[in-house]
Amino acid sequence: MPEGSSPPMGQSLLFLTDEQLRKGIEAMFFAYRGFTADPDRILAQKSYGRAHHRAIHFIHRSPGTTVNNLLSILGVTKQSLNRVLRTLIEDGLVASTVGTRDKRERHLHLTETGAALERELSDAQRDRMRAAYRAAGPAAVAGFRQVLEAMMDDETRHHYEAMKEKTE
Amino acid sequence: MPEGSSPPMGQSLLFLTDEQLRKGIEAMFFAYRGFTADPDRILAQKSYGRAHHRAIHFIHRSPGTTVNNLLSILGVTKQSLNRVLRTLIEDGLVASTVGTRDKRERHLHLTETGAALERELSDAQRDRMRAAYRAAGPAAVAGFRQVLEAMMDDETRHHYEAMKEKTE
DNA sequence: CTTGGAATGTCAACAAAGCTGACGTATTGT
DNA sequence: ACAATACGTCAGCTTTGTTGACATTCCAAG
Repeated sequence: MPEGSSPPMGQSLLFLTDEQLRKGIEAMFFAYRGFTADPDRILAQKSYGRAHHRAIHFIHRSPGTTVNNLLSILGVTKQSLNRVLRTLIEDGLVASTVGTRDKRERHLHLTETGAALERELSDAQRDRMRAAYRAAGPAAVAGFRQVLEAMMDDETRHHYEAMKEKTE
Repeated sequence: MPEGSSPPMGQSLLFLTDEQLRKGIEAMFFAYRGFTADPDRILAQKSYGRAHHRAIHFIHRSPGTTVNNLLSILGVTKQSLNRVLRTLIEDGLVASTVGTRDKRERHLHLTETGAALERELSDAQRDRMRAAYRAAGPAAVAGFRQVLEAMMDDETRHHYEAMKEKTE
């Protein structure tokens, strides 16, 4: 493993060793499993998948969002999103209404049923997140968020920042 | 971060509000995309996928590991892993040798070619992780790891801890 | 020693969810 | 009038997960 910074590194750079970075990578991998585990269990019972969860989550966050906007947030193709969206609309979890200003657009909202599922899913996911936050403490949480934000692609971070500001 | 000066709840619990938890959830979602983006690009060129990356990573970490052991680390079915493993073996990236003590087992090692790909992938992933770590600083990194560890399932954390101790 | 069950790994077939490409329709804006 | 945009859909392919069936190997009870 050829690594540039070998000899006289300051103590403060210890966290940049390949070993430390590898641990971070593995932590990210294993933690993401836990992160999705609880919603996945709920979704499996209702024969939905993670893709449905993501759509529901962001429609809840941005009620009235258009298909195109959702597309760029989720980073998938419209064909892929459409399949998921179609089943959610058929099952009555999502309402799609023609735009008033621009009739080409479809505005997406959660129905009562959709909102109920959203709550069930995010409650489960928040419970785990809350437990992790509580165990780690406020300082750790601040660091957690900082590192995650620094890890995003620039374009992705743009979406994240936009969502972030929406409710504060 | 212009937040948190208003609510009437104890300052120390501010990080446990639903709003904060939701931000953490979205940060996790968006950051994971960045986390896998660079390896994904490399893998796509060679017509491999994320599953191949994971197998290669953990075979590199635990040379001589058995299929069963790899299975429990990755958390997939043996049939799913087998498909990935078969192409890696056919392509000469992984060597599978029959166990000496127990001939039912197969011991897995990376070949030279396999090790080369592993280096390419983990270099790319480490580069991004390093940039994120550097931007966030050592204290944030410690918090990042703490929260991730607290987020894991118990069984998963067991695997993580085992890997962690392996090289320190 | 034999034999039946458990463990390990392989093959086959199917499902979820991503992708590309092509095309149709309605609407907008130049 | 016409090009561009937003959306939906069909067809087909890939990756990666799943279950079910099966071969091989080991071990322990009879």
